[in-house]
Amino acid sequence: MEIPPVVIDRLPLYTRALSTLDEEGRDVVSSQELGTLLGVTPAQIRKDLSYFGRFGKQGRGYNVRKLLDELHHILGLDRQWRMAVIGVGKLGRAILGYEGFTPQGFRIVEAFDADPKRIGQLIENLTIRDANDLEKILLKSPVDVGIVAVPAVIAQNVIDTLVKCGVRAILSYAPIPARVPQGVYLKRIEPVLALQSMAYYLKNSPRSTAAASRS
Amino acid sequence: MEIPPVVIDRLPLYTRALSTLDEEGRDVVSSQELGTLLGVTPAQIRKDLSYFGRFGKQGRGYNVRKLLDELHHILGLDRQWRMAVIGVGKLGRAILGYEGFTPQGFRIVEAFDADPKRIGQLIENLTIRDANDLEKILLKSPVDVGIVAVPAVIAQNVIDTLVKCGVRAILSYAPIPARVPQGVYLKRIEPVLALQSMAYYLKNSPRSTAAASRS
DNA sequence: AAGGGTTTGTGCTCACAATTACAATCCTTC
DNA sequence: GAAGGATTGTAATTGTGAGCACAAACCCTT
Repeated sequence: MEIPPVVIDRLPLYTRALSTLDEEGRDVVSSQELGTLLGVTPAQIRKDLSYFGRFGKQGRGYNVRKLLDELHHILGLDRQWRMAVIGVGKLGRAILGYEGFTPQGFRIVEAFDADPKRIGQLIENLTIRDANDLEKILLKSPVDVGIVAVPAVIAQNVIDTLVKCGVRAILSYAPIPARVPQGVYLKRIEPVLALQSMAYYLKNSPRSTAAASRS
Repeated sequence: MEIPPVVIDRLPLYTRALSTLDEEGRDVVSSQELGTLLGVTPAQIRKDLSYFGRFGKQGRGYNVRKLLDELHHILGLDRQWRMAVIGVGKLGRAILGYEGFTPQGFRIVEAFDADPKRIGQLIENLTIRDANDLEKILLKSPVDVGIVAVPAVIAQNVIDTLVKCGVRAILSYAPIPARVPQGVYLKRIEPVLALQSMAYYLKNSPRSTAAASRS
């Protein structure tokens, strides 16, 4: 059976809410409660989960810990993923310094840049490598995910190289509609696009008219 | 007529591609070409544009400059938008230093933080203000967009304050399912969620199996 | 000026995701 | 241990967006 990508995109949301509940010591949660917590309908949650199994108990709800473990397993969050950052300008450095990846099992193990002034520098316990050695180094020490934080003009090039090195998941901060072959997964982080689409609503909704707020 | 939010989300993509073409000196482009450039079907582009008018010429395509101007006007990109950044840790500083906002008409005019060590500092030509004065300052000098780069625990609080100050568009980097009232627009930037959903495919697609790559 | 080759705009169809609604199941209480 | 209240899992329905296909319109060439 083929699971809709939208469903996969929602699962991490569920795990996050469940983690919070778990830390608060909650044992059981209903789809109802989880739904209001996340701004999603209870039926949506139940249906999403039903793609993978039957995790709840009628009349009671879901065991927080058990469901969390299941989702971790389903998403592959019960292991470590190795990541490389390409480009350590302001953005790249912020990414290297972000503490939110490691607790979720995503660890940055390599960092690259093309600027000679940056190569060899030690940033956040990582020695910046020469971007020209990208291929060589990644073939020796493979990573699961590539994080692209280079200028737009060379982004496609970097992405192509990553793909050549067998990287199958790419998180791109570059403002280009990058193309990747089948079987390679690409997610883009595009704050400017987000702003631009919100501008439309700012412009067209006359200050306090009903309008859906979508994230 | 009500325009689907997905359509609005795609328009900025079109403007970006058109800008590139315009800089290259191109006069005319077909939906076909624009489509392959963006990884979108030509019919999709034509249909999206048809919500707003008839901008093309049969047998010829779209005048790049004219369509670009139209889209800029539709999206409200033909004016300046004022933004405030709340939280100037590593992430916030990277946002302040990002050069991609200004060329698109989005200008950061205020920056806030709660840390006394940061208040008063001059970063990227902006004096960091006390986050406790957020309300006071924003009421005097209103902004259109709030960029939230604070820790998760206080993010909802900050967002509530922004809303109270009349901010109707919020770009949140905080990893929480923030809630905003009707008429306020929220977009979230969530690299961790993106990674987590890609982990599913990494785990479940046996290295070079056909699989759609969605961004 | 006529014809051929393009490309737009759009009605229609199809596919898929969200919602509804309800039977089945479970827990708790009396 | 039976009854009542709650909640799940899912079949059926609804809603919506994407793709197809074609008539209308346009340009260019001869």
